[in-house]
Amino acid sequence: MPQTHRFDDTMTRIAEPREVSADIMMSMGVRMAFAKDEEIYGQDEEADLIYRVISGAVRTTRVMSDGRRQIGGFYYPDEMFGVEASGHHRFSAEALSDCVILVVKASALRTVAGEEAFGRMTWAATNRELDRTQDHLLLLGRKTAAERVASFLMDLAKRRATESVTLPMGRQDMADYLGLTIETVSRMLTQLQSALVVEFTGARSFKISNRCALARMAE
Amino acid sequence: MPQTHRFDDTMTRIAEPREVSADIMMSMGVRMAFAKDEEIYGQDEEADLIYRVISGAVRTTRVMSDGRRQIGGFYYPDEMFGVEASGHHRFSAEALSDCVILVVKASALRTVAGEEAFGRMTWAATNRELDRTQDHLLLLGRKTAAERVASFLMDLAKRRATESVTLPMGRQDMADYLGLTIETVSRMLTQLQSALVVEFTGARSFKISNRCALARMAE
DNA sequence: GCCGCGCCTTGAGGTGGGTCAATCCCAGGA
DNA sequence: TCCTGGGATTGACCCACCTCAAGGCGCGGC
Repeated sequence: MPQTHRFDDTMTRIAEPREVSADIMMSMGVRMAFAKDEEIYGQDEEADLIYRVISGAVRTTRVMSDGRRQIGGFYYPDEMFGVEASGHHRFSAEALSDCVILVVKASALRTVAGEEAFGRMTWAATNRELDRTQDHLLLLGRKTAAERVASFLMDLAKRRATESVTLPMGRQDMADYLGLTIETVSRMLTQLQSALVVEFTGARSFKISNRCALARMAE
Repeated sequence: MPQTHRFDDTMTRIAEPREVSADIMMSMGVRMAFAKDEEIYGQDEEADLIYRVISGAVRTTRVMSDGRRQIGGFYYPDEMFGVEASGHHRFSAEALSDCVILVVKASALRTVAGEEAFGRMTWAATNRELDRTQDHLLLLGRKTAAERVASFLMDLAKRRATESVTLPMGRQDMADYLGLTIETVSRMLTQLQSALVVEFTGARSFKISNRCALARMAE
């Protein structure tokens, strides 16, 4: 697990009307490369940086003293993460795969982009976060293992327009997101396959064979 | 379950430096009384009002099509709820007991209090919300029944300064918050009592006999 | 004081998902 | 091409929590 960051060259992109703040972020940010499983920030660390996935993917996790782990969410290209009003990170963030992350100092961004634009941006990010977390809550509190796995695949498929979907994470990460064990996740996946709802082409990529059935199983 | 709201007289309170926006809210808001179990707003309803508990308590819930229910949170006096950036409520809110709620039109408050103060207030509320929800996530995803119940009692006790704590909700509401059944909650409570960690004086009020032990069990 | 109704507790038994352990599979390296 | 190792699957068994079913008990009404 290498601890070296490569600082990429900063970008060259033209600001568009709607995306001013995102582009200001791009122009102010530093691109950092992280290796798979490398920590981007730690739990309880001070949070004066905000992050945006350029390539690869990220997970946020919280770990209990005895090692039980809960994944809070996964972040894909163009998504922001690490925005905390409380000033400290409530989860840690790690690279799901080798990835490049845009890192910006929040206070600097606030100054340059202006209070208004900065507020809109962090508000949107926080809100999306809350929305997801609340869905996640229902999943963990009240759904069965089969429903959790079906919901997960459905969500993933929704993000990508392609027919074939690649899982950017391993079974352990799925399990820790879904509040299950790796074995149960695996069993539910084979179960979904035997029901002809999804079809796996290798452990990390699948197609939905019967979208309605999957949606029904996700509740 | 009566459907009548009594509109209380609006208040008379003097603005203090730190609490300007809260007081503006008080002065602009209407006090409404809700009976136990009465709905304050419904899931997916449009959200242009914001709410603040004056007396009593509130729960937010999301219900699945087959009736399984997840409680998102409980709100006590002086706490805001129902603040949604997305413009619609993701949970419904119901009175946990007979209660009085201050209701304010968000757009009006924004105008009167000013963008800045309004932003600060909703930001703080949303953030508190996210914070709680994330703790809740770990609880539902990775804690055992005993840990969940211990965490719950601990959290309740933290809010109140008194030695004896009153549970403002019944067992079913606890269960639906903790992702358990009513029977399991009950069993865990008796277990905590036999372990001399807490002592119940009636079903709805308890004292912590051994705070360290309770904290340890809550993880 | 007594009654009755909800809520809560308790018990007995079932089961979904966890645990432990043995393969299996496949991607990457020689 | 074969070898290797780590992730994924599968099986057997177990247990934490759920389900179903009786009571118990406290509180409000009369």
